Amino acid sequence: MIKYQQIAIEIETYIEEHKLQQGEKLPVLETLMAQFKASKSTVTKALDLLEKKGVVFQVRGSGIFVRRHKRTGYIGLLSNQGFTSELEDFQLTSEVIELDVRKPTQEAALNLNIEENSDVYYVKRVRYINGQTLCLEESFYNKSIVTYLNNEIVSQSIFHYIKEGLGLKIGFSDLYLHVGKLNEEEATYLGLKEGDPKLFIETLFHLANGQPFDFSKVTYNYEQSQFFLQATSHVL
Amino acid sequence: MIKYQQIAIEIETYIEEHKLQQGEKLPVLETLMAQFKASKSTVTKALDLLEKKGVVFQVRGSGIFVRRHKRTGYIGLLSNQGFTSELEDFQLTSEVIELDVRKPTQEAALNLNIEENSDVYYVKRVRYINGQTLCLEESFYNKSIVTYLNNEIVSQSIFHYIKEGLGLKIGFSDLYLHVGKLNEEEATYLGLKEGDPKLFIETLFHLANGQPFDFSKVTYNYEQSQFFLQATSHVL
DNA sequence: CAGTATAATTGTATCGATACAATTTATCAA
DNA sequence: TTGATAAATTGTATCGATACAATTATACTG
Repeated sequence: MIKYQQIAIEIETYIEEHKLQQGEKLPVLETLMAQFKASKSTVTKALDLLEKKGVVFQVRGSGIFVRRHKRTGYIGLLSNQGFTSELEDFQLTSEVIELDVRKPTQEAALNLNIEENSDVYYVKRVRYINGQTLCLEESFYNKSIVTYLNNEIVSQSIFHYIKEGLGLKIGFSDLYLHVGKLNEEEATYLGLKEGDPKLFIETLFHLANGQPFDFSKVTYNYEQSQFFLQATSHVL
Repeated sequence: MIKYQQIAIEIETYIEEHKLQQGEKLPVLETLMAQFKASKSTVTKALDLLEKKGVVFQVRGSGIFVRRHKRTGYIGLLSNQGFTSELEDFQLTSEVIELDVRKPTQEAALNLNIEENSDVYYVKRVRYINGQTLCLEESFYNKSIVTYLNNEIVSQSIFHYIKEGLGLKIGFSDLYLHVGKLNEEEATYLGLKEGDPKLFIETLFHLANGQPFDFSKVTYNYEQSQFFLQATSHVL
């Protein structure tokens, strides 16, 4: 493990264990440098990482403080690692509706930046949280990257498999959110009524090298749709 | 202006002017160092900033590449600077419904971390985009921080005034998203029907020193609610 | 005691140097 | 031509040093 990541993890653990609340102060830089036997640059890098994650904020001349959002039961929108890792505290299960290799739709091909005659894994599943329907998901995986999927993998955590099983590094993703009304099919799968509200999110996931590998379209059950999100001003 | 921010701006401008597309390669670090007469650390810092903003991504051993999302007409969710700066390309106007100094609701007091008998500015307005209703907004500003507001400011950009007029530095914010159905009042203001879908976002804005100064509750017109969002994996 | 000037604290910006890891390109053998 | 191996390219991690800016604490003054 890289040093500054290790430091970040230890600081985060420290915050957890000491149950520090929003605004509480961490030891000053000098102390952290000594404690972790690292240079100022390295500790700063760890802190910048934690700041990006929304765990701390730094105030020049004052100190390093814990950043906490107050509410529980909200799903973080920015995890980018799939929901399974995000929702460890919840009971998350999946029912696989479809799983096959096929040709992509024009839309999927365009997003994945592949030819329409190349192969994709198509996955359709309903996901449940604490026994309630959470969402209906349709995903297209570029088969030349995600070379193999089966029912077992798909009914558990696809992203865990992609990272650990295939050894791929996930980079960034673009999310597009819409609000609308459920059509009949969606309503049926989610156990709601046609015309009920829906949150619809299309996501294009990329590897660390910039290749898009997964285009997914997810329709959320509005009753379970509580998301949170931490923003930071980038100045410019 | 600080050097690495200046470099970031210039790189971004370069990308704009040359209309670089997703995946196109920028000059290598060495070149940028020479071009901007800056050390490797400084250029790297500028690039990290742009990466955080979702403008580029870096691949070790390979290069620095432009990151672009494809779709237009979507509102960025993470700007954190208010919508006015975000939506420069659109015609954005506001109709002020209410503006006064009052005592906060229990909820607002809790979020702003103030006593219930202290003063807040209360602002209620409907915002229009290209002549259509975009959202209904209710905001509570901690009056001991945002010391003055008037109708003119509120009908334009409150955040611009806070930054430029009051000289305050905006730090981070927490967003909580819900999907639901419009009640009668909301429907009326937005020109929609009761029971129609809504996206409801509560945001708690903080200064750079961590003080919360604005708690706002916004109900979006689902017909205009197209948001996008760029995520990056923080590894840990 | 209030207000202000000064000093100490504490994070931020910048430089530059060294070593390293991932990727890409070049080389060469089969 | 293919495929492995070596070399070159290019970003990342880490150290450490200097100067600086914002905040907070202290001392001083009236």
